[in-house]
Amino acid sequence: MGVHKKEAFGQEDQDLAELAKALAHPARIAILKELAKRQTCICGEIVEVLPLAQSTVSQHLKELLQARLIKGTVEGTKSCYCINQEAFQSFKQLLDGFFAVTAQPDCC
Amino acid sequence: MGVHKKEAFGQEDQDLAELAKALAHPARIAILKELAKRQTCICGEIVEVLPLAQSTVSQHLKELLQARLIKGTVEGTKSCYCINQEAFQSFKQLLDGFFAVTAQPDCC
DNA sequence: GACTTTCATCGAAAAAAAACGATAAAGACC
DNA sequence: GGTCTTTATCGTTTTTTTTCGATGAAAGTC
Repeated sequence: MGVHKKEAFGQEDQDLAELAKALAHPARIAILKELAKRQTCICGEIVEVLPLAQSTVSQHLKELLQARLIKGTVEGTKSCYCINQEAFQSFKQLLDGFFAVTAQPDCC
Repeated sequence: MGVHKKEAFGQEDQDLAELAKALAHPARIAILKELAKRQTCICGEIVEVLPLAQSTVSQHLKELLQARLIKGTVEGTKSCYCINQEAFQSFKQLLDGFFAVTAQPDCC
């Protein structure tokens, strides 16, 4: 019945899942790498680099914004995005905690 | 039109996205943590712990298997799962590379 | 003011994900 | 052999994701 029961899980698990979901598409990985590559925070040049329509890229940017992994500012007719290092740090910490917990010896 | 163009991206980006997707649900995070907690690799005890039907848990386990993040063996009527540390290491390395690339100063 | 550029958003369509109950298969137990 | 337990899989429904074209809004250019 397609009901989503995500609320029934711990907040930390939900947060980590939410962030992981933001990375769960190669286009979004590629966008983040591209933003990192250019010092100047690029806007629609991303559209040129990716094999996707402008509206699709805009949609991916919106999702990254919602996950707080990027920040965006408007400059004239252009939009300027860049990585939110602060959020990346939190993400990395969550992941580090997760990897620490899961680092137990195999048993089968 | 709902066509998925994931193939158009680099293999590394696809791999990372695939692994991130495996973590993109709190139930799967919870399963991995639970597997790590118990030395003995638990099977259906996971069903007891999670607020989900048995068939749903089985489905999540299948996805984790497909992502190679867990391993499974059959023991009588029971199925025994545990974390695939090798795959976790690869995952961690991919992530480390990604975080290294994206660690550039904010610019907006 | 008219036109162009840049981007976000809307609407639609197709695909994938999430959930469950029901059923099936495979051992264990008597 | 018959029954119970355990888990995987099938079928279905609902929700979410992915994608695009079309439209709109906002700012720059002539």
